[in-house]
Amino acid sequence: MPNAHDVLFRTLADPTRRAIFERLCREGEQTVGALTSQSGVSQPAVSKHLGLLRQAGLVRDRHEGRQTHYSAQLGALSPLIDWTSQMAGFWETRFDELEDLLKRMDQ
Amino acid sequence: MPNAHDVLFRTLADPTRRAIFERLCREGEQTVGALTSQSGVSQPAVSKHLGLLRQAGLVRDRHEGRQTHYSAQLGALSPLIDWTSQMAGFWETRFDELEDLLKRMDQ
DNA sequence: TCAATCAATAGCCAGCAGGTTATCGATCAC
DNA sequence: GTGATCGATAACCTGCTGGCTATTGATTGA
Repeated sequence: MPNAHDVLFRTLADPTRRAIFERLCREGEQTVGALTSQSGVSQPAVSKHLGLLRQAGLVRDRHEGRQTHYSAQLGALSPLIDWTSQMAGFWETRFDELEDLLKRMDQ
Repeated sequence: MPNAHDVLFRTLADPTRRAIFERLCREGEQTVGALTSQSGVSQPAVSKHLGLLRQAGLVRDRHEGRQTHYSAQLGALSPLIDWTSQMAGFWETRFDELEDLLKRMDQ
Protein backbone atom coordinates (compact mmCIF):
# COMPACT_ATOMS: atom_id res chain seq x y z
CA MET A 1 0.00 0.00 0.00
CA PRO A 2 1.95 2.94 -1.32
CA ASN A 3 1.42 6.31 0.33
CA ALA A 4 0.75 9.65 -1.37
CA HIS A 5 4.43 10.51 -1.72
CA ASP A 6 5.18 7.21 -3.40
CA VAL A 7 2.47 7.73 -5.98
CA LEU A 8 3.47 11.31 -6.72
CA PHE A 9 7.20 10.66 -7.03
CA ARG A 10 6.68 7.54 -9.10
CA THR A 11 4.20 9.24 -11.38
CA LEU A 12 6.36 12.30 -11.95
CA ALA A 13 9.58 10.32 -12.34
CA ASP A 14 8.97 9.47 -15.98
CA PRO A 15 10.15 12.30 -18.27
CA THR A 16 7.48 11.79 -20.93
CA ARG A 17 4.73 11.74 -18.36
CA ARG A 18 6.09 14.72 -16.48
CA ALA A 19 6.37 16.65 -19.76
CA ILE A 20 2.68 16.03 -20.38
CA PHE A 21 1.83 17.29 -16.91
CA GLU A 22 4.06 20.35 -17.34
CA ARG A 23 2.37 21.14 -20.63
CA LEU A 24 -1.04 20.97 -18.99
CA CYS A 25 0.21 23.30 -16.27
CA ARG A 26 1.67 25.78 -18.76
CA GLU A 27 -1.04 25.80 -21.38
CA GLY A 28 -4.15 24.61 -19.59
CA GLU A 29 -6.68 22.09 -20.81
CA GLN A 30 -5.66 19.98 -23.81
CA THR A 31 -7.14 17.14 -25.84
CA VAL A 32 -5.39 13.78 -26.09
CA GLY A 33 -4.68 14.48 -29.75
CA ALA A 34 -3.00 17.80 -28.99
CA LEU A 35 -0.89 16.23 -26.26
CA THR A 36 0.05 13.31 -28.50
CA SER A 37 1.19 15.54 -31.37
CA GLN A 38 4.00 17.03 -29.30
CA SER A 39 4.86 14.14 -27.03
CA GLY A 40 7.10 12.12 -29.32
CA VAL A 41 5.26 8.89 -28.49
CA SER A 42 2.16 7.15 -29.79
CA GLN A 43 -1.41 7.99 -28.83
CA PRO A 44 -1.89 4.82 -26.77
CA ALA A 45 1.27 5.65 -24.83
CA VAL A 46 -0.10 9.12 -24.09
CA SER A 47 -3.42 7.65 -23.00
CA LYS A 48 -1.59 5.32 -20.63
CA HIS A 49 0.35 8.21 -19.12
CA LEU A 50 -2.81 10.24 -18.73
CA GLY A 51 -4.42 7.29 -16.98
CA LEU A 52 -1.60 7.16 -14.46
CA LEU A 53 -1.63 10.93 -13.98
CA ARG A 54 -5.35 10.70 -13.31
CA GLN A 55 -4.89 7.88 -10.82
CA ALA A 56 -2.38 10.06 -9.02
CA GLY A 57 -4.92 12.87 -8.93
CA LEU A 58 -2.64 15.13 -10.96
CA VAL A 59 -5.09 15.60 -13.83
CA ARG A 60 -8.81 15.39 -14.46
CA ASP A 61 -10.61 14.54 -17.68
CA ARG A 62 -13.66 16.05 -19.32
CA HIS A 63 -15.44 14.26 -22.14
CA GLU A 64 -16.87 16.28 -24.99
CA GLY A 65 -18.16 14.31 -27.91
CA ARG A 66 -15.43 12.00 -29.02
CA GLN A 67 -12.65 14.11 -27.59
CA THR A 68 -11.32 13.96 -24.05
CA HIS A 69 -9.93 17.13 -22.52
CA TYR A 70 -7.38 16.84 -19.72
CA SER A 71 -6.35 19.54 -17.27
CA ALA A 72 -3.85 19.74 -14.42
CA GLN A 73 -5.04 19.49 -10.84
CA LEU A 74 -2.46 21.59 -9.08
CA GLY A 75 -3.71 20.79 -5.60
CA ALA A 76 -2.41 17.27 -6.02
CA LEU A 77 1.11 18.62 -5.63
CA SER A 78 0.62 19.60 -1.99
CA PRO A 79 1.89 16.32 -0.54
CA LEU A 80 5.08 16.95 -2.49
CA ILE A 81 5.42 20.45 -1.09
CA ASP A 82 4.66 19.13 2.40
CA TRP A 83 7.29 16.44 2.06
CA THR A 84 10.04 18.84 1.03
CA SER A 85 9.20 21.28 3.83
CA GLN A 86 9.21 18.39 6.26
CA MET A 87 12.67 17.30 5.13
CA ALA A 88 13.86 20.89 5.38
CA GLY A 89 12.26 21.06 8.83
CA PHE A 90 14.15 18.00 10.10
CA TRP A 91 17.33 19.54 8.87
CA GLU A 92 16.64 22.82 10.66
CA THR A 93 15.81 20.97 13.87
CA ARG A 94 19.07 19.10 13.76
CA PHE A 95 20.86 22.35 13.06
CA ASP A 96 19.24 23.91 16.13
CA GLU A 97 20.28 20.94 18.22
CA LEU A 98 23.83 21.42 17.04
CA GLU A 99 23.62 25.09 17.90
CA ASP A 100 22.35 24.27 21.36
CA LEU A 101 25.12 21.77 21.88
CA LEU A 102 27.76 24.28 20.88
CA LYS A 103 26.17 26.88 23.14
CA ARG A 104 26.24 24.51 26.10
CA MET A 105 29.81 23.55 25.36
CA ASP A 106 30.70 27.21 25.35
CA GLN A 107 29.49 27.79 28.90
CA MET B 1 20.91 13.97 -21.09
CA PRO B 2 18.50 14.03 -18.16
CA ASN B 3 18.05 17.37 -16.39
CA ALA B 4 18.13 18.04 -12.67
CA HIS B 5 14.42 17.39 -12.21
CA ASP B 6 14.69 14.04 -13.93
CA VAL B 7 17.48 12.91 -11.67
CA LEU B 8 15.76 14.08 -8.50
CA PHE B 9 12.37 12.60 -9.28
CA ARG B 10 13.83 9.32 -10.46
CA THR B 11 16.11 9.05 -7.45
CA LEU B 12 13.38 9.81 -4.93
CA ALA B 13 10.78 7.64 -6.66
CA ASP B 14 12.02 4.40 -5.12
CA PRO B 15 10.49 3.89 -1.65
CA THR B 16 13.49 2.12 -0.15
CA ARG B 17 15.85 4.80 -1.38
CA ARG B 18 13.61 7.63 -0.29
CA ALA B 19 13.27 6.02 3.15
CA ILE B 20 17.05 6.05 3.47
CA PHE B 21 17.16 9.71 2.53
CA GLU B 22 14.34 10.56 4.94
CA ARG B 23 16.16 8.79 7.73
CA LEU B 24 19.30 10.79 7.02
CA CYS B 25 17.22 13.97 7.11
CA ARG B 26 15.53 13.04 10.38
CA GLU B 27 18.43 11.59 12.29
CA GLY B 28 21.49 13.07 10.65
CA GLU B 29 24.68 11.29 9.71
CA GLN B 30 24.55 7.47 9.68
CA THR B 31 26.87 4.62 8.81
CA VAL B 32 26.02 2.13 6.09
CA GLY B 33 25.59 -0.54 8.74
CA ALA B 34 23.09 1.52 10.70
CA LEU B 35 21.13 2.31 7.56
CA THR B 36 21.16 -1.32 6.45
CA SER B 37 19.88 -2.62 9.80
CA GLN B 38 16.57 -0.77 9.39
CA SER B 39 16.15 -0.79 5.65
CA GLY B 40 14.76 -4.28 5.13
CA VAL B 41 17.17 -4.98 2.30
CA SER B 42 20.73 -6.30 2.06
CA GLN B 43 23.85 -4.22 2.61
CA PRO B 44 24.84 -4.25 -1.09
CA ALA B 45 21.38 -2.97 -1.96
CA VAL B 46 21.78 -0.11 0.51
CA SER B 47 25.22 0.70 -0.88
CA LYS B 48 23.73 0.85 -4.36
CA HIS B 49 20.99 3.20 -3.20
CA LEU B 50 23.52 5.39 -1.43
CA GLY B 51 25.55 5.52 -4.63
CA LEU B 52 22.57 6.79 -6.58
CA LEU B 53 21.65 9.28 -3.86
CA ARG B 54 25.22 10.56 -3.96
CA GLN B 55 25.14 10.86 -7.76
CA ALA B 56 21.98 12.93 -7.40
CA GLY B 57 23.77 15.16 -4.91
CA LEU B 58 21.28 14.27 -2.19
CA VAL B 59 23.87 12.82 0.20
CA ARG B 60 27.58 13.06 0.86
CA ASP B 61 29.89 10.46 2.33
CA ARG B 62 32.65 10.73 4.89
CA HIS B 63 35.13 7.91 5.38
CA GLU B 64 36.36 7.12 8.87
CA GLY B 65 38.41 4.00 9.24
CA ARG B 66 36.47 1.18 7.71
CA GLN B 67 33.12 2.85 8.18
CA THR B 68 31.47 5.26 5.78
CA HIS B 69 29.18 7.91 7.19
CA TYR B 70 26.47 9.37 4.98
CA SER B 71 24.55 12.61 5.51
CA ALA B 72 21.76 14.39 3.68
CA GLN B 73 22.54 17.37 1.49
CA LEU B 74 19.38 19.36 1.80
CA GLY B 75 20.34 21.97 -0.77
CA ALA B 76 19.96 19.35 -3.46
CA LEU B 77 16.21 19.60 -3.03
CA SER B 78 16.01 23.15 -4.38
CA PRO B 79 15.38 22.16 -8.01
CA LEU B 80 12.38 20.23 -6.72
CA ILE B 81 11.08 23.23 -4.84
CA ASP B 82 11.70 25.43 -7.87
CA TRP B 83 9.83 23.02 -10.11
CA THR B 84 6.74 22.91 -7.91
CA SER B 85 6.65 26.70 -7.57
CA GLN B 86 7.03 27.01 -11.32
CA MET B 87 4.08 24.69 -11.92
CA ALA B 88 2.07 26.65 -9.37
CA GLY B 89 3.16 29.83 -11.11
CA PHE B 90 1.90 28.66 -14.49
CA TRP B 91 -1.39 27.84 -12.92
CA GLU B 92 -1.69 31.29 -11.35
CA THR B 93 -0.83 32.96 -14.66
CA ARG B 94 -3.55 31.05 -16.45
CA PHE B 95 -5.95 31.95 -13.68
CA ASP B 96 -5.08 35.63 -14.15
CA GLU B 97 -5.60 35.33 -17.89
CA LEU B 98 -9.03 33.88 -17.26
CA GLU B 99 -9.79 36.72 -14.88
CA ASP B 100 -8.74 39.27 -17.50
CA LEU B 101 -10.86 37.59 -20.12
CA LEU B 102 -13.90 37.68 -17.89
CA LYS B 103 -13.20 41.31 -17.05
CA ARG B 104 -12.99 42.26 -20.73
CA MET B 105 -16.16 40.33 -21.49
CA ASP B 106 -17.88 42.23 -18.72
CA GLN B 107 -17.20 45.61 -20.28
C1' DT C 1 -26.05 4.52 -43.46
C1' DC C 2 -21.28 4.39 -43.85
C1' DA C 3 -16.70 6.09 -43.58
C1' DA C 4 -13.65 8.57 -40.78
C1' DT C 5 -11.86 10.23 -36.49
C1' DC C 6 -10.83 10.18 -31.51
C1' DA C 7 -9.38 7.90 -27.49
C1' DA C 8 -9.19 3.70 -24.71
C1' DT C 9 -7.97 -1.10 -24.32
C1' DA C 10 -5.65 -5.46 -25.32
C1' DG C 11 -1.69 -7.89 -26.07
C1' DC C 12 2.96 -8.09 -26.70
C1' DC C 13 8.06 -7.10 -26.23
C1' DA C 14 12.55 -5.18 -24.62
C1' DG C 15 15.22 -2.79 -21.37
C1' DC C 16 16.13 -1.52 -16.99
C1' DA C 17 15.97 -1.22 -12.01
C1' DG C 18 16.16 -3.27 -7.72
C1' DG C 19 16.98 -7.29 -5.45
C1' DT C 20 20.01 -11.28 -4.32
C1' DT C 21 24.65 -13.98 -3.23
C1' DA C 22 29.56 -14.11 -3.58
C1' DT C 23 33.72 -11.80 -3.30
C1' DC C 24 37.26 -8.36 -2.57
C1' DG C 25 40.00 -4.50 -0.26
C1' DA C 26 40.70 -2.16 3.61
C1' DT C 27 40.85 -1.54 8.40
C1' DC C 28 40.69 -2.95 13.06
C1' DA C 29 41.32 -6.05 17.27
C1' DC C 30 43.74 -9.46 19.32
C1' DG D 1 50.21 -11.61 11.37
C1' DT D 2 45.66 -13.32 11.34
C1' DG D 3 40.96 -13.44 11.67
C1' DA D 4 36.87 -10.56 11.79
C1' DT D 5 34.23 -6.65 10.30
C1' DC D 6 32.79 -2.96 7.16
C1' DG D 7 31.37 -1.43 2.84
C1' DA D 8 31.93 -1.52 -2.25
C1' DT D 9 31.82 -4.20 -6.42
C1' DA D 10 30.72 -8.04 -9.58
C1' DA D 11 27.62 -11.03 -11.59
C1' DC D 12 23.31 -12.52 -12.06
C1' DC D 13 18.06 -12.98 -12.05
C1' DT D 14 13.34 -11.24 -12.23
C1' DG D 15 9.55 -8.21 -12.53
C1' DC D 16 7.85 -4.06 -13.84
C1' DT D 17 7.45 -0.18 -16.90
C1' DG D 18 7.16 2.22 -21.04
C1' DG D 19 6.95 1.61 -25.61
C1' DC D 20 4.72 -0.44 -29.81
C1' DT D 21 0.78 -2.27 -33.11
C1' DA D 22 -3.80 -3.78 -33.62
C1' DT D 23 -8.33 -3.37 -32.37
C1' DT D 24 -12.61 -1.72 -30.37
C1' DG D 25 -16.28 1.67 -29.10
C1' DA D 26 -18.16 5.91 -29.58
C1' DT D 27 -19.15 9.99 -32.09
C1' DT D 28 -19.29 12.77 -36.02
C1' DG D 29 -20.02 14.21 -40.79
C1' DA D 30 -21.15 13.31 -45.51
